[in-house]
Amino acid sequence: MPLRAVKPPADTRSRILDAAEALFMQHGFGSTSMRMITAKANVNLAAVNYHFGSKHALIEAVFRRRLDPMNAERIAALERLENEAQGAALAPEAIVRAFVAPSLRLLEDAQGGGRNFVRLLGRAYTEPAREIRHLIGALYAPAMARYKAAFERALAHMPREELVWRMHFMFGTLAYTLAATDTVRLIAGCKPEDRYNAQLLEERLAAFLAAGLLAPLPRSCAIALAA
Amino acid sequence: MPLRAVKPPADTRSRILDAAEALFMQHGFGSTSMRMITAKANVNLAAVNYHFGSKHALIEAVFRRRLDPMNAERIAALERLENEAQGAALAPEAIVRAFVAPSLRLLEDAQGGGRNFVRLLGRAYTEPAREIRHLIGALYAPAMARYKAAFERALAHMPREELVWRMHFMFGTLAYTLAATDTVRLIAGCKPEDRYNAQLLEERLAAFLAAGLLAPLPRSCAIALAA
DNA sequence: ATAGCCTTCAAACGTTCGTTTGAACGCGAT
DNA sequence: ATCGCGTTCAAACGAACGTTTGAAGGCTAT
Repeated sequence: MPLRAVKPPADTRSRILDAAEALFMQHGFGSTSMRMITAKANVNLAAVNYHFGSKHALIEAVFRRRLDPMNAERIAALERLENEAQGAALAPEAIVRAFVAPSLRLLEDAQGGGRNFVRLLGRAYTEPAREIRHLIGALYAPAMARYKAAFERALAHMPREELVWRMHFMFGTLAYTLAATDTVRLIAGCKPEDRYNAQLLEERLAAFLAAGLLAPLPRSCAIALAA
Repeated sequence: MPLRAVKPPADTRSRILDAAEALFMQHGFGSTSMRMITAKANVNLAAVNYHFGSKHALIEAVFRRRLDPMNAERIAALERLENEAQGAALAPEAIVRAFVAPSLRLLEDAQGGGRNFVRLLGRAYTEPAREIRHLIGALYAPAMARYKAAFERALAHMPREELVWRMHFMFGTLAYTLAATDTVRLIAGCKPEDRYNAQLLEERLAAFLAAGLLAPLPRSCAIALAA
């Protein structure tokens, strides 16, 4: 038996973050206690308050650790697209792919906890606790502004209000897909080995969302425009 | 001062259900205490356990009260469509409308608590607690089976697996739209008076979802078919 | 060695949780 | 009138909650 394990024990902070991430995903924020977290992380009960200050601050840290890099990736992917296009309009589907890909890639990382996080994130969009929703909103804001501008340019003909709704629908589809990937069984029939296949999922999501974004304007909207 | 108020006080059971519905929506299940519920309902603390047995049974009752009628409406609407069509294939958009309309109608009922419920429902799809997800799944099962069959007939050319995913996306969009109607402000720009307009929302959702359902098959899916 | 600082620890803090209890109440049937 | 039954009530139960405390370790720099 080696003195050092193959995977050396991470420091207390990281172990707490990993344990919290997994437990928050499994039980939700309110139903996950400090004692559950510290037990799973194999640290003392007081460690959370020592390193993070409070339970709420821990929740915030769990999100920040992964969400900031993820949104940076999103912005970088969008800028890459815009540079390649050299001023030409982007295809809506390409923008969709740039947005969804970073989160889908995390879905494949089951061992490192990425999947836990991304499913947790999907649920956080509809969190009851106001502070958490505001936190998510704030962390998303920079990427959101960039993508909104990109869609406005790519879909220049579309009324702004309609575009806002369609982006809303798009985020909903993504959030739900991330959060509830095991509920697909409700309607049954998905091959288990494909359930977390990011490439396949990106194809499917991009096809669905791009078509939805480009759908003909609904009647009442056309009426409103004529008035 | 009349002896009986204009709106007579409902019986204890209903008062508890109404209060619980509103509080669950506002704070989530885990963070809503029996004392909060009984205080809002103006009943004794022990009343919940007397009338429902436990907190969990109360949660179940909150869902059953509205979900059973709602899904009955959905099935009735679908049968009406099928009778009118007299054996001809249904338009996918018509099926979508039949499914989403009952929940959107509840969204307009702010005073009666329908809006509370439907937003709560949207969140319940991704509930952490396994028992609640299973309950929702069980309550939805009959309607789900009918609509799955209807889509399979309306989209006969589509591979079953692709259809399952697209239905999944569709439920996600609806759930998110119901649960997070105030998050639209993240991307800003929606007229407040239209936010809960069921007719407008149905037009928008139907256009978006029907287009998504009918989207061209993604590449990898076509490849899989060829193999 | 020892002083200083960051970290960990067991124990306890006061509060709130879901649930239970047994007495009191209201009221139609006997 | 009184019995029985469904309901409401104040009070209390033990357990679990997030957080705090003060002492004990473990380390580097002096």
